[in-house]
Amino acid sequence: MDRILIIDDDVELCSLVSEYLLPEGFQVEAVHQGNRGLDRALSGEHALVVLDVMLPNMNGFEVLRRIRDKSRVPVLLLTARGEDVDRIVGLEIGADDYLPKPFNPRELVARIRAILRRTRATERGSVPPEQILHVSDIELDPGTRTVRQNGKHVELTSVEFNLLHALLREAGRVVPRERLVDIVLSRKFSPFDRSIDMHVSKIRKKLGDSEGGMDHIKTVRGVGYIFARPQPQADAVKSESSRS
Amino acid sequence: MDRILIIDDDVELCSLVSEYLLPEGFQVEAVHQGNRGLDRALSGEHALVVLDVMLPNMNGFEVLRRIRDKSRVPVLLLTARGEDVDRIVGLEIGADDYLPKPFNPRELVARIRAILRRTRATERGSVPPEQILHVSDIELDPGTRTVRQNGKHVELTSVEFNLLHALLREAGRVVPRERLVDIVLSRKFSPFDRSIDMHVSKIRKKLGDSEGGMDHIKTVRGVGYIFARPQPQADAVKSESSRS
DNA sequence: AAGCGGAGTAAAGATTTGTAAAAGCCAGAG
DNA sequence: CTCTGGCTTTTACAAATCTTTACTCCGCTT
Repeated sequence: MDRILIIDDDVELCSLVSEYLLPEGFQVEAVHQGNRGLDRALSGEHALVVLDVMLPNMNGFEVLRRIRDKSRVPVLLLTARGEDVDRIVGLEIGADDYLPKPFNPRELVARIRAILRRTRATERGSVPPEQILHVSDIELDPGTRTVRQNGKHVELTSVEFNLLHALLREAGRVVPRERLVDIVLSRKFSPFDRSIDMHVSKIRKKLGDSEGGMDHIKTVRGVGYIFARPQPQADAVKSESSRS
Repeated sequence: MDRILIIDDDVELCSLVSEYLLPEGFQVEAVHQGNRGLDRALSGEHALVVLDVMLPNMNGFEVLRRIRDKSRVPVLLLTARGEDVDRIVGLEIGADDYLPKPFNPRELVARIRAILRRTRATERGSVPPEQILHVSDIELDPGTRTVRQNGKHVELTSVEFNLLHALLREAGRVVPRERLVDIVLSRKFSPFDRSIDMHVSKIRKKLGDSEGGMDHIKTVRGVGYIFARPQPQADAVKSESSRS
């Protein structure tokens, strides 16, 4: 049910942990690189992240800090050094718990459960569940990360989904490229970054034209993109007279 | 968490308001000049703007109008005169609420919270504002960035659309070139900039003449352009039944 | 009526966007 | 460790769109 993300360069350790977690009813995704892990952690697809502080690419603390810039997903830190310093630093940047290596996999499972229990409790009240978005003939469900068009499933990649989600959340308004790059790709926009354009192109191809024979996603030259939101369109044309 | 921008020349009042807002968990930025305030308001850094209508430099209404040309950031208007006129004018230009001076700071906080709650709600996917504009035989829908003439789709480019939008929003009033360049092209007007003329030309070609055999968009020599509004008539102008 | 500066617009020139294809990345499978 | 397949990013060039140029024409002033 719950998806767990493991960010650790030790491939074997990842499989080991997976073996313990799978029978416990978790789905597991392993990533062995810091930056890649950051992306995945921000995807919102996971109930919890297990993060090693010693990573080849980007320091684990740095990853955690960046995760916390954007997300409150629970994070359990793993570290080889059993020093309290790490513990304190980690918890201060916003980790939810800490486990020194080497550890007993059972303990990891126990701690994961504990964190989930804890965060579940607080989340229930404060954070409303993300709602399904319906716009035009498109239906996007953040909970299952699926998209349907006229009820028919449309297969999107992770970035495509995030991009469509970002546009849909603001359907009917122009979303600047800069913001799309920030939200979808978690990085700063640089003037020759054509990635978003590329993904828009892909999405357009997958969604095809809307009813009116025009693209769902329109380009606003020099600014960004907009997902066309057809007006609720009550038939009466209330022009300019009645006023309160 | 939320950043609030206060635009008011009364420095003391600004500190007072800050004192009330800070403990409530808002960040506060105060600016005491209209044009400077406009800049800041357009920065996109604030969750809400508190704007005094009586400002030394630029009239508060003017500031609001200019903010609305480019942004939908929530604005709460402050005014010394408790007249309803102000209220109506203010809300019509697009203020989200209004508070007459002198006011109780607690009430200000309450209203700010109310506005934020309201705008948050709509941001979460329900219904966005931005209305379809109907003028003469033209219909412009900002939500889909489409234009129809007598119900028939007219294909416009990005800039053409923005330009028509700007003219339509102020249909019946002359819009100076300078402002068009600012709103539509997001840059300062320089005396030999003929871009707007060019785009007007294109739009005219695409829209053709209106019923009366004259251009929808008229030139006001030495000033700018105006989108001709048929008549401040109360009733619908949908059918072209004889009307002298 | 002639002159002047603003406005219309075709066409050339400059930018921005669409998109196919190549290159890069990375987790998972031999 | 290498190979593989799915994704993402970059590259490259064509197409679309915007700006500037360069007239021509028009309206107002003298």
